[in-house]
Amino acid sequence: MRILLVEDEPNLGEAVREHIVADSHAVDWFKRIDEAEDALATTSYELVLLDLHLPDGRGLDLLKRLRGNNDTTPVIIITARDQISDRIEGLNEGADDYLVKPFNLDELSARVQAVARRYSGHPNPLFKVGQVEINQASHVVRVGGKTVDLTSREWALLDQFLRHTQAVVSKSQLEDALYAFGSEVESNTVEVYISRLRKKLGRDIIQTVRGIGYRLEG
Amino acid sequence: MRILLVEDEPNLGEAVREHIVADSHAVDWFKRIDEAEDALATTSYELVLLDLHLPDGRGLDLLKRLRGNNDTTPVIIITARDQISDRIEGLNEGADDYLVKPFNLDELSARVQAVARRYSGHPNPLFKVGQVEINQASHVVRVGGKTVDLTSREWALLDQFLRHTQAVVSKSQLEDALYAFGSEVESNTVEVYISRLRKKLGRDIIQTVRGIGYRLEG
DNA sequence: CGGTTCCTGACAGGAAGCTGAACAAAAAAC
DNA sequence: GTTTTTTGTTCAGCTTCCTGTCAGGAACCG
Repeated sequence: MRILLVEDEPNLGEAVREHIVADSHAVDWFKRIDEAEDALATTSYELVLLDLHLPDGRGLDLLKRLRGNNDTTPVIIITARDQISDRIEGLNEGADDYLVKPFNLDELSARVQAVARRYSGHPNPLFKVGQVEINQASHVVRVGGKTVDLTSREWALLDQFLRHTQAVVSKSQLEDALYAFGSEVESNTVEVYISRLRKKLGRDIIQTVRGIGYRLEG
Repeated sequence: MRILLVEDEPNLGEAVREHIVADSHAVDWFKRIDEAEDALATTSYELVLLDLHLPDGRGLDLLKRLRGNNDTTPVIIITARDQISDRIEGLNEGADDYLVKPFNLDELSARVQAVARRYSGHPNPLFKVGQVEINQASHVVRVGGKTVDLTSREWALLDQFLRHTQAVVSKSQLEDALYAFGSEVESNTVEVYISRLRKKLGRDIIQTVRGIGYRLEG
């Protein structure tokens, strides 16, 4: 999921961001309402985590404007314990849930996951090449609908390709992806893993560029 | 909504009843567990407000029996401030939310409304994999129709999987589910619990992804 | 054709994972 | 308060299969 986090406290924001990223979600974090609204205007989010007390205005106003635009993106409100009236108003304005500070990060995960489930129908950003579907965040690869397991090294290689779609990736770049910096390898390991990936994903997914490297078909 | 209120303090009960009625909900108010269970057996409620401290037993037992019967009716727990362990146990038993006495009546309204919203249109979040049925809300797992008991750790692991359906869950994520954040564990506990879950749920439900983690079949 | 680059099956060795059993700790029953 | 039962953790030996290497052959290019 792509999640918009609006929170001005650095420590809390960072903790939340890390925890959500660990759950394989993408997080954009802003500390001001105007920044958040810019982001909302240009990007499509599947969930908004909204602190109500922000330096440049009330989070509730953002929520109101959002709903006023007929935008039904799920919103979870974050409030301090003493802002009960805000919380109630938030729910009335169309928030989906709320969390009271200080909250347990697992609690947050659970709520986020609940929202994700409720609105799932549009799962994670999916990378598609022909028959092959790659979900980078959740480590799932499907070929013709069937899930394919990759070993960690195979993942490391494929991941490197996903970071450079459309570009030719050199052999040494791929080597760096396979091995921690410095560890010497004296063999054609990269070629071997390319071969193994091709066997699992299909012959045409990875193209050889002689003398330079490889490229993901797309 | 039709709401069952189980609360033995006359003043509080009356206040809650009036407030909820004012929100256009129907309330049945009982002061004893046995009365409440009679009511539950004969009437269908959409929400239960449950005080944990009652003259004829623990409210938690009512909750347990309810969930044991595979009843997923939302339950909001009402506790005194010092009964924290009860609250945690309540959430573990499948309660949906809790209120700490003394609470603001508007707060109560908000929670009631949130629960109503959350469960409208999504009656029983049932997860099914082959022979295995998992009811995340009520913590009930059935294999081939037979209810299977999981220990708390086993459930914690399984729950972590349910939060990441379709995704590969890393060992460290699972470790975080088993142990409070930070406490380092130097052993194969995760593997042991995976082993035990497989024994209870069937061999094929959890798949190993070597070097990366595990995945729920589905 | 000759030289170079790349592909891929096979294989040994070892790392990662599995699980029965033993022990410790906690909870429940008495 | 003591015993019994359940639950949680550790360990060791076993199994699985990942991984780096090599070698023979295929593809490419001048």
